[in-house]
Amino acid sequence: MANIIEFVTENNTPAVKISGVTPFSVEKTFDCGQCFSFDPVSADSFTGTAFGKTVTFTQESADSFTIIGATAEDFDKLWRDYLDLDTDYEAANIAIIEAVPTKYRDFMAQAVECGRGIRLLRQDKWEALVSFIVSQNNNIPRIKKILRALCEKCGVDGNFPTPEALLALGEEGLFALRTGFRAKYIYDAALKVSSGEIDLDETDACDYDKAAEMLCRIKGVGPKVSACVLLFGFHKTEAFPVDVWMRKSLERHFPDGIDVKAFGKNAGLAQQYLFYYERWHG
DNA sequence: AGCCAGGCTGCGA
DNA sequence: TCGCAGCATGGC
Repeated sequence: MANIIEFVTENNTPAVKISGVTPFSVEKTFDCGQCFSFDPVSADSFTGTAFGKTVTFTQESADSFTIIGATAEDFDKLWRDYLDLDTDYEAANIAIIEAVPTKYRDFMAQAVECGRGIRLLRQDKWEALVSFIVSQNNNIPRIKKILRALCEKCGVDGNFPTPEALLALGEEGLFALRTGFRAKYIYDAALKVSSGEIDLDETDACDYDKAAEMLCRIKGVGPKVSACVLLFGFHKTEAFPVDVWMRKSLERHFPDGIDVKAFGKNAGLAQQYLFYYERWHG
């Protein structure tokens, strides 16, 4: 399992070094489109914020990385879970390859190898909901820009804005932040969540289909957005979001189609491998 | 300059 | 039920 060493950097910043977790890739995990709150600062190094804590992840070697800005306590309470370090990805990778028909195994193995090291982050539910509402018919650089603008406008203490804070902006305030036609969607999400009409913890307790149905009551949330929110914010790993890139991937590499349900709880990870392969190496 | 982006809504057939 | 125009904006 993970070996943890806490230390302090030269400028008095706490840091934690983790080794023995494989496969783990900082670069792939934060550049695979599941999370919009981290940016590259150098090779193999990403800075950003999750749950109000700002840190820098740096890959040290194939089986070690550091979290600059984190204490050992933060690691145990937050980052271990956020980075999904206690899941056996080697076993999942084998299962993913075996889940596809024989004729597609060579390609699936190639996609798994390409994305090897991606971790499915356990992000904040509300932040994931807003993030993927913003993502629709949009590109990643602009999605990041809009989310940054929301945080700067009404996030407190490095935290993502609460439903109440976004509600207070109003549709006009949200539109003013260049969210475009999504302003009314973000507003409706804020309204339904802050009023309790939709309780995200209650949603989490439901099975996948029921949870998706609940999220789709929000304006601007459909099959793709709900799948991303359930995968990245609720860690319902049977989710298999299909966007324009995935559509391309599926028709190019699986001309006879595949049964997504055959992946079971590994569907979300399989999807990430295919998306990563198609988007950056297709 | 134009096409496109981790899509969805609302409309018409 | 299915197909599809329209949507705001800006990255490339």
